[in-house]
Amino acid sequence: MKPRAESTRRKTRIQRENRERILEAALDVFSTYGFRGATVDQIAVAAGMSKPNLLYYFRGKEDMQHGLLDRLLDIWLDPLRELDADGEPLDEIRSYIKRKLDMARDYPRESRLFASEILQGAPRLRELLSVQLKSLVDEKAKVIQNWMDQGKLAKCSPYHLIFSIWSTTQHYADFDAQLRAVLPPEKYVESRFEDAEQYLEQLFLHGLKPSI
Amino acid sequence: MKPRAESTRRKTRIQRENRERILEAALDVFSTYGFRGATVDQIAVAAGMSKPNLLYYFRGKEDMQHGLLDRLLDIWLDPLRELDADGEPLDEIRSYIKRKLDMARDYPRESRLFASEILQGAPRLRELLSVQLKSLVDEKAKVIQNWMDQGKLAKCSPYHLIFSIWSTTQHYADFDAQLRAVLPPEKYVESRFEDAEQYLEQLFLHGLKPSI
DNA sequence: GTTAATATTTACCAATCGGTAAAAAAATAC
DNA sequence: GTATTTTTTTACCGATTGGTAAATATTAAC
Repeated sequence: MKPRAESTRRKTRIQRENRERILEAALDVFSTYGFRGATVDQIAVAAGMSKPNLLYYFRGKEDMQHGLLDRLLDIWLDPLRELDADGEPLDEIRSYIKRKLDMARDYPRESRLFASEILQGAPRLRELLSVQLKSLVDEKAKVIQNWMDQGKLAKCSPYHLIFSIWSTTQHYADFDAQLRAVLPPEKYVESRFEDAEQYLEQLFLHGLKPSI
Repeated sequence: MKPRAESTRRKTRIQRENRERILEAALDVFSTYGFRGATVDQIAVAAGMSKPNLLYYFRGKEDMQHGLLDRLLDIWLDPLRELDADGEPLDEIRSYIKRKLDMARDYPRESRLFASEILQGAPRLRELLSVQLKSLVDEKAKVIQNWMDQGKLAKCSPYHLIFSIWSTTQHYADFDAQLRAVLPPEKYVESRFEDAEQYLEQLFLHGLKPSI
């Protein structure tokens, strides 16, 4: 009998292991080719499994992506959740940037999976975004707005501030191929994330105007 | 006889018109589904043409993307080319940001096409990037480094500075679906680009530290 | 207006796509 | 060790994929 994601029956060891292997492989394939570009055969090969065997664990392509996105959105939003209203504003921003940069370094496939989804108009993610993501961002935007009202942060749009942190940090995962093509090779290999951290700290704290 | 991209024979009016229609349709489809996710039939329909008829003008999917990327890279690099070594540094940075933001607003499909390509590891773009793009960035990075050496700009990595301009501006095209999900609807519809421009000017000039 | 070149349609094709049925094999319960 | 359940394999399927051959229709040259 087929095991199902929504089944309440307890999962066997093999089921847990194989579902994990499959999601790992799916993350690899989806993040590089996008949902439509990925094939079930490809994922099966990457998971070291025959296609029918894979389809014994997941009902289809859609089911795999759903399993992936579900599991990932939470991890993905954690760095923003940690933004602490009671912390020192500039420190909080700085450490948020650091956490996002660490994510880009440690979870580049996850970053690219989300980017690929959103790039294609987020058809399978739209609801999650406009509920979970939006409510979290709304909440944190208020926190940031309060900081600005208290004069502890320069006044600007909290939403666009958050966007700029997302874009600058995720860039290092999503556009990695471009960095590799453009950066001096030794910088790319040895220090792109340290350099990024240092640069972004400068940018977000002081901007580019020389202090003199 | 089949007309070919590399043919030296002069193109007829119909050839010029139809190749244009096809590239326009291909831009639409490739930018939303990525190269692998796009189908020739889909492009043909979007171009209002039968598939064999389309394949009379382009030898295949690859040929279409090559035609697109070739034509687009130039346009895409123009804003950076205009960065003037003899201009006022902060003004030059500001107007470069403005040009990139205008591109994101006016050419979102082009932005997404490049993003999709790079996200997938830039297999069909790598050479162009590591030659054309790299040499242009190297040149402009030197210009920016000079400005910093002259004390006209805060000292930081010119490369990462350029990356941060790319990421923050292109974000408004590439992650549009996310903006739509997160921003208050009226802000999204009415003023996201104006708000972005104002915010980015603040960020890149002064950062987030309150001036007081 | 005839002719030669160009453009479009019709009818295909082999390969790959996502997915299934059912038998065989392996693991587990007792 | 046997019976039962779970897992894997083998052999498929219809639909869609990228692409072609050849006949037909249209356009342009003269």
